Amino acid sequence: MPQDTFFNLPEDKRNLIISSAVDEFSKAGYNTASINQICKKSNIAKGSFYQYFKDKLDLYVYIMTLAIKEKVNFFSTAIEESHNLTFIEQFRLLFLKGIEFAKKHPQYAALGEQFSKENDESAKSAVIKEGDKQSEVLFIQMIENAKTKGEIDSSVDSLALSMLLQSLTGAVNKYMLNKFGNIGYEYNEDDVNNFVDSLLHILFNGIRNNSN
Amino acid sequence: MPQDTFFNLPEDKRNLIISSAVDEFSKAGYNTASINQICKKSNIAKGSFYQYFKDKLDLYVYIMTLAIKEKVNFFSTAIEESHNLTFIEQFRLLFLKGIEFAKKHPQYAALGEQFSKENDESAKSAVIKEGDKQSEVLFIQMIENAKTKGEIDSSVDSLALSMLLQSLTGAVNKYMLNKFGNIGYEYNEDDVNNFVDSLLHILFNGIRNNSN
DNA sequence: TAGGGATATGACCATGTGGTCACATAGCTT
DNA sequence: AAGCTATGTGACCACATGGTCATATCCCTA
Repeated sequence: MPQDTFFNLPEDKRNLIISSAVDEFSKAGYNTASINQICKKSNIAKGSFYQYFKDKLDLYVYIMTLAIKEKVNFFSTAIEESHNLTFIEQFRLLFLKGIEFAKKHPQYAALGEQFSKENDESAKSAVIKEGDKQSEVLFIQMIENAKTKGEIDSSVDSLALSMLLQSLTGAVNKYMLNKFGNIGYEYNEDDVNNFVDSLLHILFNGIRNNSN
Repeated sequence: MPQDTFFNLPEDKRNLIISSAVDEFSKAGYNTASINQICKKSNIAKGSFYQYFKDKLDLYVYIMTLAIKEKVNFFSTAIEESHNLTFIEQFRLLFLKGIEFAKKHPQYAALGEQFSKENDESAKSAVIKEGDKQSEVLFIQMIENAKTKGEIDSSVDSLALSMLLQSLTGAVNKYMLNKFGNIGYEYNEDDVNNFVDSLLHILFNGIRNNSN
């Protein structure tokens, strides 16, 4: 957690530091990211930085926490409504929300992408500590739920499907990030919808040709 | 490419250097990996290293080339036979071969995993240069082929499916790597087969419950 | 045994890192 | 205006990095 001095800062300055850090950590990964660069970007002295944050790790965990909060907040409304939906609608919603998030907060999305690549174990575990594995549990629950409702064939292996869904959302996020990245590219809403529907179609109907 | 001096080295020494480098690059990523550490591991002086290799990049590209060769060689026989197989058999073969490779050459598999995370653009592009995108093209060809044979429903979006397959193989590799890692854990053959079959079952039949 | 080309070596260089600390400055209180 | 506390600052530290180079060592030929 940052020191009080950091929170006493005028909002502008605080935000500049935050966005500089987000920028750096979304491009470089924990070890390679540089405190010096963050200081330069946000026009503060090295000494000042260490009056705001205990550590490089302190900063990193704080930044990741902000990103996670933002994402949770973004999804919370969607999750609330989703109880009434069918599995396919639920999953479609998650997909589209994910894409929307990546477009609305490309920096945070890039940060998440970078985190998924992180090699530094101490940085990784410091961030995880709590609130991870959410997506895995979420998927398993959704799947079991849909099975009891009879929406999903009971012969489907829940664990395998959960893993498939996870890897798929990860891949889609990555794909979208590459496409829109940091630039404010205006994507074709229809294209995205069609692509998502193609994936869902495969997932639900399988790829086997049943006509012969 | 390494200098002649490197290839003039006695085989033992050469192999030690190679394995030290593989070890380092499979744990750390291009920027974080350390030449000093590689020298220490392989008991050579820094100066000697730079008599064998022009650069850090020179080493990296050479090591990656070795790994790629090994993998291509490993898959080549499988690919040859696969023309006579159905799509599901082809894909099953690729899956199992991938798992087998990860188990037989965990270091190389880890190297590949690390490469897929690589942030350094120059290192990435130096390695790619040729022979990449193979898997994507391979998948698309397999899919189109299976469509004309009537094995796959023509309403399936080839690009979406290709992406799905790619992310899936990536996820499985990652999963297997985490499970067996560097230790020679003897996995249960049946477990692996069952898991792969579960994934393929989902892929081919879809998850929709057709019984009502 | 003398000489010479190839190879081995580690001190050294410039640069960058995360982190510290003595000091300067600002702003509030008496 | 004096004093005091909270904040700002950049030179500095020890360390690690990729890369160089003068020198020492080896081994083969004459």
